[in-house]
Amino acid sequence: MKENILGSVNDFIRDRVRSDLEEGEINTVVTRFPPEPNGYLHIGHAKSICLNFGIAAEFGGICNLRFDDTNPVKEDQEFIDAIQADLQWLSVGWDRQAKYASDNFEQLFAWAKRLIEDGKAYVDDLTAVEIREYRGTLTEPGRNSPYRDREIEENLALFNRMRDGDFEDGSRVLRAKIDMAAGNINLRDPVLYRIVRVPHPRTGDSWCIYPTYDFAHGQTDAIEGISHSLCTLEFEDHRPLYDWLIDNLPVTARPRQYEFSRLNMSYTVLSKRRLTQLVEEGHVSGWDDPRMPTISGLRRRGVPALAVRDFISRLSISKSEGTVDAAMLEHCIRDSLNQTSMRRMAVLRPLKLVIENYPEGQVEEFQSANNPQDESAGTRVVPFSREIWIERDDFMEDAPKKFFRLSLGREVRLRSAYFVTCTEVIKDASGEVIELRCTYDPETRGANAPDGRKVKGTLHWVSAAHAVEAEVRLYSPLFADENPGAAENFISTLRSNSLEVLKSCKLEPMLAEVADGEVVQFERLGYFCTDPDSSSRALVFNRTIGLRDTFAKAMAKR
RNA sequence: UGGGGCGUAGCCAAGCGGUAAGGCAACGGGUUUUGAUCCCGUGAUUCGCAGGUUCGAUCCCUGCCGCCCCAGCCA
Repeated sequence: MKENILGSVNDFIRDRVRSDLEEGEINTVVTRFPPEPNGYLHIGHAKSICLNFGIAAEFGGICNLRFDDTNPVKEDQEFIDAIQADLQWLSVGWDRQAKYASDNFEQLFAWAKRLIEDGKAYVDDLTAVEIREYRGTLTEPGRNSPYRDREIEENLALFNRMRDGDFEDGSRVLRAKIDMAAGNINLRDPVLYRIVRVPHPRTGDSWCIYPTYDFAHGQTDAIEGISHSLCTLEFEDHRPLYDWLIDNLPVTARPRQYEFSRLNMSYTVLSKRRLTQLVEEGHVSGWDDPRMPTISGLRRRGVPALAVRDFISRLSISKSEGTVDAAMLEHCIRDSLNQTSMRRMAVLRPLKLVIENYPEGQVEEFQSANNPQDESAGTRVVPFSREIWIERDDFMEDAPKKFFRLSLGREVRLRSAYFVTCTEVIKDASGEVIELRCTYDPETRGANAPDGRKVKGTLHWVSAAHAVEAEVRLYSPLFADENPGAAENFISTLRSNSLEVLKSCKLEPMLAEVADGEVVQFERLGYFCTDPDSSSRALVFNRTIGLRDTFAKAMAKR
């Protein structure tokens, strides 16, 4: 793990920040994380969050959380609340009050009028369709709107009446007067204000006109004294407009925009549009479904915030677009959990094992390490008795030599308990194995043979008489495609079995009392945490991630 | 055919004219009361391609090729 838990140590943006500081271009670093509250945060946002908060922390500056709430038709208080909860959970040092673009609606309105007064903006009566037609195409220049040369006084009067609600939604817009022939389409008289009669989560009904992103963003940056306005590559084309507005308005700060590539990850989608579709069409249980790449989904699944930050820190900021292997995130999750998780035993697909030479009714208590990685974690007591549950996968008839687990006549270690040898396999009428009979070697108490003989396999187990039952939910990737976003219809690449629910799993007694938010390791299986659906009467565990399984991988290769 | 970007191992990348870091993945081997963890080892005569400048180029220049973004009153 790198020293810097918020982001990479070096990249072209930090280089720039450093030189701006050294050359006196700026005195203080001020960044911002500017989500639009129209969805939940996902792992891609974490990249931007760690970048912005990380840079502020590294250079002794500050970073604002600012909601880009300029389009009430898509935005909602639910998202504002969720975003703040996620940001808090991520623990990136956000400790200030959230800011809102809407805090500045009055100032923005005044600046729009200033543009009109300077002859740099005008009210256009063209319809949306006409505006598009007049805009031209990628290869042909646009044409000036017939309303482009209105008198300043008329523009001012019209714009005031727009605000006063004298006109229908969509009937008029305010546009910047730049250049309809510009190669950059963003400069072909971009719309600055539109009429939308939709109540705003913050300002309610006080406005019926709202500034566009282009008009609000840079100016809000200036108001907040942002020194480095960091955004993703698709805004590169907007930078000339960002600069034009800053240059043509009496702002007191000179923010600069820098663009970096957004995060893409294999086997998932990271666009708000697609994630929203998954939620709205019910393909997942909600934004916090543990299969979702959302921050709330990862959290519910048991992924530590530290693992998310570590993942981002290994990414590195650049301008080339690529897709990060999901295995990178998985590695960070395992790495983080391996160091901190308590070890426990749980049997997911139980098979009864009866130890014939073990006294009926006898119970022994074994001490088992809580975490072999960390001796200070201590030990816990695990009850053992004549009848235990083992994993069905840990028994195989006609097992090949490479199979180190149980088979008729073979001896294995029961973790922390004894060596047992399988003496009989009991099947039902259909031939399915329903029970194993074994003998144990009393000399191997503590799971070590005094004669020094070795066994290749160590099995986890749960005493049948002491087992706690639980439901366990296993998650695997939502998509079958490595790049579902590239599919014609990404919904069609959804896997049908990304959630597997196992009932009646057998857990060691300690697992009845796992704290909310704690992630434990079920030995040999993976990391698990309780789901919010869980209660003391009906335990429900989520598998955060499985342990690496080179044996399964080798088997799959055959 | 307009404008803006990007091209270094399977993936993410460092490199800023002096002779190719690191991480993930993969593959070997060792340790192991988790087939986990941990440890050790294995990769680019080459940086999209072709020219040019230079004693010397992944880094500079030119020309190609490939990929991404832009024609919302979304952000």
